[in-house]
Amino acid sequence: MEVVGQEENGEHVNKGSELGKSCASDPLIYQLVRVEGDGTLVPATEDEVMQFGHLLDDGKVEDLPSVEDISKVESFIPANVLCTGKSDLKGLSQSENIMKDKQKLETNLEDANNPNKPDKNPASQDISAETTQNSTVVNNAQASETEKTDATSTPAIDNPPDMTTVGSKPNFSLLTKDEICLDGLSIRELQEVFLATFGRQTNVKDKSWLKRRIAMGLTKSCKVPTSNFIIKDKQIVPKEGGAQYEENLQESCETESPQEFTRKRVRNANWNFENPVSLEEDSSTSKRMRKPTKRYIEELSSLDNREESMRLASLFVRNNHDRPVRSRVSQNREIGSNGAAFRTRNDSLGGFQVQVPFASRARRCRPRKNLVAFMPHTDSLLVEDENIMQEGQTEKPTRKIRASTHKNRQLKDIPDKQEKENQEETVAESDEVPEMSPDEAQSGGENAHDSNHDECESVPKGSHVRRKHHRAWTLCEVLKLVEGVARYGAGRWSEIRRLSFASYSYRTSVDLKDKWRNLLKASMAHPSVEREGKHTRKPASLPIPTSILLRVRELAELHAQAGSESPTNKSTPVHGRKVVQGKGSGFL
DNA sequence: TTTAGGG
DNA sequence: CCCTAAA
Repeated sequence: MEVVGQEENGEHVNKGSELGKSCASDPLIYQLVRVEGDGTLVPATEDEVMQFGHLLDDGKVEDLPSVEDISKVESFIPANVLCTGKSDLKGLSQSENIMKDKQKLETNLEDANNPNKPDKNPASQDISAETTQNSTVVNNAQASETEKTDATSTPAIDNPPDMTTVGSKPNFSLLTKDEICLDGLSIRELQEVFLATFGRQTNVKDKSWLKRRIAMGLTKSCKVPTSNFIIKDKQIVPKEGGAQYEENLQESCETESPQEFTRKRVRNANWNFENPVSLEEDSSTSKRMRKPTKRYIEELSSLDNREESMRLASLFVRNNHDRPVRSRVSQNREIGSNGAAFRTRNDSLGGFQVQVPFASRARRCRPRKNLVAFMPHTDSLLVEDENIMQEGQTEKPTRKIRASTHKNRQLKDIPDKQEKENQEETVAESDEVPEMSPDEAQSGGENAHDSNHDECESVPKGSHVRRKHHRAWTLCEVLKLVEGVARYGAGRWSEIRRLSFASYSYRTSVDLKDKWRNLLKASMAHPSVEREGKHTRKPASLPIPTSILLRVRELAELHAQAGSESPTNKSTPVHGRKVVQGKGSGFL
């Protein structure tokens, strides 16, 4: 699922797509929908609404380059409440900042909303309200900033945000006239009118765009010609050239088949991520900026530190000296589908304003294995996918894809502070291990005893998402491992894991096997392993008591014997354990 | 899915 | 720890 996508990719959610020809209806009603592969429009789920609703408020949608595009892409229209043309209203967000001086319009919008509200889940309304507030704050704070940022994040941008355009104070007197004719106005004047109309500045210099936007804002209609009209009493009135007016009107509201519309809509939606490049030109002929290639995104994602990726991304951005790069990366709070808040950031990926999970670029833990699973079927926009996919919602390993290996290798070595904390924690925990009674360690150890140990490692139970990067083995765990081997036999790792490590969810059978291998190695290499009484400690990281190593060795020998005589008898090792224990060290 | 083993 | 082959 994506914010914007290619039609071929199956289902995508296009923000602000409307149903059918609502273009012709007034007041404007829009709905967030998902575009299925066959071109049909399906109402967005609440999750999607929540995830994408804020995008509709982005100031950047104001700066779209093409008048023609706008006429068909209603999401760019300032009338900002999105409802369904049918009866299933979805609570969606509005950009109040645009509307703050247009209370009348707001009233209309409420009217449009109310009739349908009751049949909707109240929760969605709450969330929608929250989203609205949230985005409103953001927008108010960033309205002008966003615009400038957008304008500067494209290399080919032609109009740096010089403040010579308009003042920041809206001049509402511009709108108080009975008749407003935009045709004779200069760009600057149009920008002032724009400011008065929408309450925010623009540096767009496309006259027709400005005129149309203003007209749409003032008339609450998308039936706006490009020129030769005046605005009288909030209505479009054709000037002398009535014919052309009709013509323009026809052009802008021409009806299309849903499929055709969808195609255009999807295509046009790409502008959302781009900028009003070359507004002066005819927008239909202006070239778009190239989307980042798969390779490019991959490389970006591989950068270990965020600054690095930001710096790289900024290479694609015309640097406006005084503007810190940081301004392009802002954190937002999002409401996830599970109700939990997760962080995202607005990141300019090669000039594209995309939202990615806050930690997705610089993964602190092992990278998601199926990261590239998105790639085969999409040649673009997979970054948005990352945004949608809650971490670990799908954790099916796709190990076959070899390409991911290198990336994983690169990413997985990122130092993890939290992990280090965990290590310290576990080391501290290991100090209390010796207090453990033998009985606890041997018998009760399976379930009950360890339940308190269980989550002391600060790994949330529910999310096995955060896969371990490195977790030091505690003495307790080692003991359990040795116990498990003694009881069930070396090699029966899954069984040991199941029975002795039930509470250590993060230890897999492979981990046990690896650890046992290491223990074995250590025990064999240990110089004073013969002297069991001696507790000469290896200066190594986590000193394993000699006694344990001794026992490991004995178990190994025993296992070798048992392996030769009766490899399949799993009850035999028990007697071996007793032998070992009897022989053994005083550590238990 | 588990185990064994290389890296 | 990760990855993979083999069972």
